[in-house]
Amino acid sequence: MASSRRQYPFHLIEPKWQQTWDAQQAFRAFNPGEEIPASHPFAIRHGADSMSREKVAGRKAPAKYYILDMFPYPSGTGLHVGHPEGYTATDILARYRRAGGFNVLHPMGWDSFGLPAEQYAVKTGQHPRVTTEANITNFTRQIKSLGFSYDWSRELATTDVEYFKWTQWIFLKLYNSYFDAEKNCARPISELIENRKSQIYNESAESLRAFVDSKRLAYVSEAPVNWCPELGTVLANEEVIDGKSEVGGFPVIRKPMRQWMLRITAYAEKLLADLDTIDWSDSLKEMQRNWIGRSEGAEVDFLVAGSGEIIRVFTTRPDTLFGATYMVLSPEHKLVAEITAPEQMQAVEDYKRFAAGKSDLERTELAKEKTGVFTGAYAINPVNGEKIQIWIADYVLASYGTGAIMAVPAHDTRDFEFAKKFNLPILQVVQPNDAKTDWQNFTDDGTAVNSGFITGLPTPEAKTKITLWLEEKNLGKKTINYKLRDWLFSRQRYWGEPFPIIWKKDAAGNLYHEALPESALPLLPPTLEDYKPTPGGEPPLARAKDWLNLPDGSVRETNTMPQWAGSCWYYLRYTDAKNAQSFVGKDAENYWMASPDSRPRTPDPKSTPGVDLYVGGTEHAVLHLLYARFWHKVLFDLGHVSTPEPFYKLVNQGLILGEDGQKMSKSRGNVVNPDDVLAEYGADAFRLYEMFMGPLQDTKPWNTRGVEGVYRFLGRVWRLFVDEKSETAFEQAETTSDLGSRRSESAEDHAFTSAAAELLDLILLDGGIADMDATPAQLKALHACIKKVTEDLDGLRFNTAISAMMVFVNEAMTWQSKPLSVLKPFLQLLAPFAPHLAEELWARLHSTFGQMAPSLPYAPWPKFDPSLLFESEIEIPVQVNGKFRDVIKVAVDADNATIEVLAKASEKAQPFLAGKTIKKVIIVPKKMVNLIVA
RNA sequence: GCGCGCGUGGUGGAAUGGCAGACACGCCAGACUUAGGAUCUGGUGCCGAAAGGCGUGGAGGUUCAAGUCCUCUCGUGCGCACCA
Repeated sequence: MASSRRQYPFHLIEPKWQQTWDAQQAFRAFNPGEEIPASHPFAIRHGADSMSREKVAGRKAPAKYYILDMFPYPSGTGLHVGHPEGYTATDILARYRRAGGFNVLHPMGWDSFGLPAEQYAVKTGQHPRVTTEANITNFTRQIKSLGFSYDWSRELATTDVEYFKWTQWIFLKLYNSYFDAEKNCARPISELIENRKSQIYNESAESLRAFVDSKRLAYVSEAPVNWCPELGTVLANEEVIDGKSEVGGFPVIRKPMRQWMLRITAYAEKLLADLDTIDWSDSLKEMQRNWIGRSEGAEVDFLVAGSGEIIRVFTTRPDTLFGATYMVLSPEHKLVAEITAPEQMQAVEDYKRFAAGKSDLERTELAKEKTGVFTGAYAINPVNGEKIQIWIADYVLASYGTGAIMAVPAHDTRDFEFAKKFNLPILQVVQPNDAKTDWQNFTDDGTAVNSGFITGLPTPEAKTKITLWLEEKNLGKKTINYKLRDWLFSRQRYWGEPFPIIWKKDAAGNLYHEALPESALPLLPPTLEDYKPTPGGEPPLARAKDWLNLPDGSVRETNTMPQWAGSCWYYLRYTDAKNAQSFVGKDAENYWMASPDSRPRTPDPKSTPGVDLYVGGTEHAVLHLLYARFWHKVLFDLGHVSTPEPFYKLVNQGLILGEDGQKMSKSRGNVVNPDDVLAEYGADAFRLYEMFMGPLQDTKPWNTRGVEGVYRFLGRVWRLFVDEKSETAFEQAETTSDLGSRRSESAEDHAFTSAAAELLDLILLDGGIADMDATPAQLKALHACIKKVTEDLDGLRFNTAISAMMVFVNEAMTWQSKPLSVLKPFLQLLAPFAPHLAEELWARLHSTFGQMAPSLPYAPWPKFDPSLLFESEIEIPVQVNGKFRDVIKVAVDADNATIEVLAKASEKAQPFLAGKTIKKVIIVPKKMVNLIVA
């Protein structure tokens, strides 16, 4: 507890205003067609009918501003100081936009499916829902105590039945769609079936099903997956870091399993191209581009000598084809067994076992040393008919390209290392343009040599020419490859959305899947006693036999969806959170996601609005943000949403480190708990400090001393407004009550707040405050502050905006008389940052002067008047030979001749001018003057 | 290895190519005070008594003028990593 005196009674002020905002639903956002209570401050500013359908359709309704935080996973440990950093930034902007006349959508919710609650359930048997709800309650209390202006009427949790019903519904859309390569978009599966039926007459049901199932955006695959024994589930590639699980750091092994996949690769090109239309940081876009990993090249067919087999390779350097001196297949390549010579069979089998036994981690760690064996088979190089050896090696990945390569050791580092180790021939086919550079292991562009018909061509032309040649001879073709893999979408867990899928057997006894109808949604998970996987290794859902087995003999899918599913579309649900008929209403979605406003959009002025600003951590750079974009694009193709991109502008808030400059962690003991900071300094100081620390995007260390600094600033604001003597009286009265020692536990603590209000009434305004004309100096201080704060808010420069307010207050503290007309706009500037204190002083200011206080959050944002900042006389620096020497005062409109005369006469410049000739004078009007002497 | 970002006082950080260090922390001195870990006033990049000199990781360059632009280099953080 604070041992020093409070700077101001934030402990009474903050609960009071939080309760007021709650009571009047001050931050509720209104949808098109929604009736607005006449007493609501939004109605008072914009009119009760301002959101009528007619006005929205006619673009007469207030412009929308959708500002979103990445919703948190409600963990058992509660909020840490990193969470509120982004939340504070978005709250300040939400309040600023509200004051600017926008209809602001600023919601909050919970990404509440997830592993920790399930692991707790496995240990204790407590249903994850119970754990989750308790955690949500705690998070809600913490978030509300910070005074954020969320529209809580739109709160959602991904674990809500009414929410995941629609997550399942979207899954059905994916299941029942395919990607039409010609139209370059997703289409309903029914169209595919129609086409197929018109082309193939009398196809068997089994054959048609197999065809259709192979085209769905959600499909079943039998491929090897990342299995984590410790977590008892498979993981997506993105969730595996260096061969270990991202969560927990447990070993991950490759294991073939039947899994649900989402065909995100179909969208690789769109996901890549549309990055250019959105305003994200370059580094983030780059991460997504890297992840998608587009590379242009060619596929080339090599004939296996003495057999009819063809090995297809992918290369980005077809121009080096003449230098291909051997080939490598991945150990898993399907032709390995067929082509291997009898005498090499044993060695190849041994190597395959060796490679398969390696975990992903070992593969990465052992990457330094190349391994492989000769198959005994030869291929024919299609350009020159050379016979070259075929090897297998695990430096060639089965999962990329065709799983086979042509090796050009002269111009590829990996092939070079391999050839060196195994004494394979190295043939130069590219000449570096710089003659001094060694051609061995030269991988850049140069000029083709020893390359038949492309010899002499620069690399780019050589590529084009040889690719055309290959296409003519039907030996290969231009190809684009992506690193991006399809999204592994199933998990062997309990606490996730069940798949609305059942399994049946056809006449031949083969299993096939079928989707439940939409009317069967939501599909609830069964109640379990035990949340562990079954002894047979089946997912926990398989334990519920009566849920699992249906009367007609079919069986439910026992996998559940990954945590990412719920976060793929929550931003859409917020626009119409209570809709029971649809995942989101058309009008609401269209208004919040697609209605344009006048603010400039930087990458592309015509880019779609989407969420206007999305703030969250970098940890979601490739996972959530790529998945959500993918779902959004599918929904867009199918006509369910209005824009191709979900998030127009995205900002990653920087990490907050502990006071020791290390990442905060329990083990280091450097975790700062917001509850403690709030108890000692209040929410406003906490918010202000989080923003004052430095630029939002930067990583920066926490420093409690710094909190004290902004806390003192708020204390100065308080003392700028209140009468000191009355404050003493207030403090004495407070000591005799019990309110000094306790803090309101919740915004519903009415007894506390009404007693607090009574106490606060003892505080009077400073006698210097009056309804009087402001002096020019006062107006100038105010308008300089308005200008700076407004511009900085537009540029998300919260730290410098706060510093501008400090400058203003430091000056205002010296004023004897304080005009209302200056203090009120200042409070408006302060309000987004420190809303509780601003509200309290705003109310007091108006009541003291017998005025009705307009709602502060909806009071129009002050405009700065440039004429008030006009200076008739300015100081400009005088330089001699570029070095600063003196300052001269000149009229703002002084001509160059006058400036030159004054500069030459300036006192401190004299010693540097004495005895020298002035050769040149450079004058930048209103900026500086530079005297060049010999 | 590749890609991206960042290097400014004791600290967090400010600076459309034009007076480097706004604002804040810390520190020093003073005022008020029974007291100060409250508040207020002044000071505070480094060297120097001063005049002045030197200063934005380092080295070059462009410019009348560079923390800012260019080249190289070192350090650091993040991301990717046998992706053919």
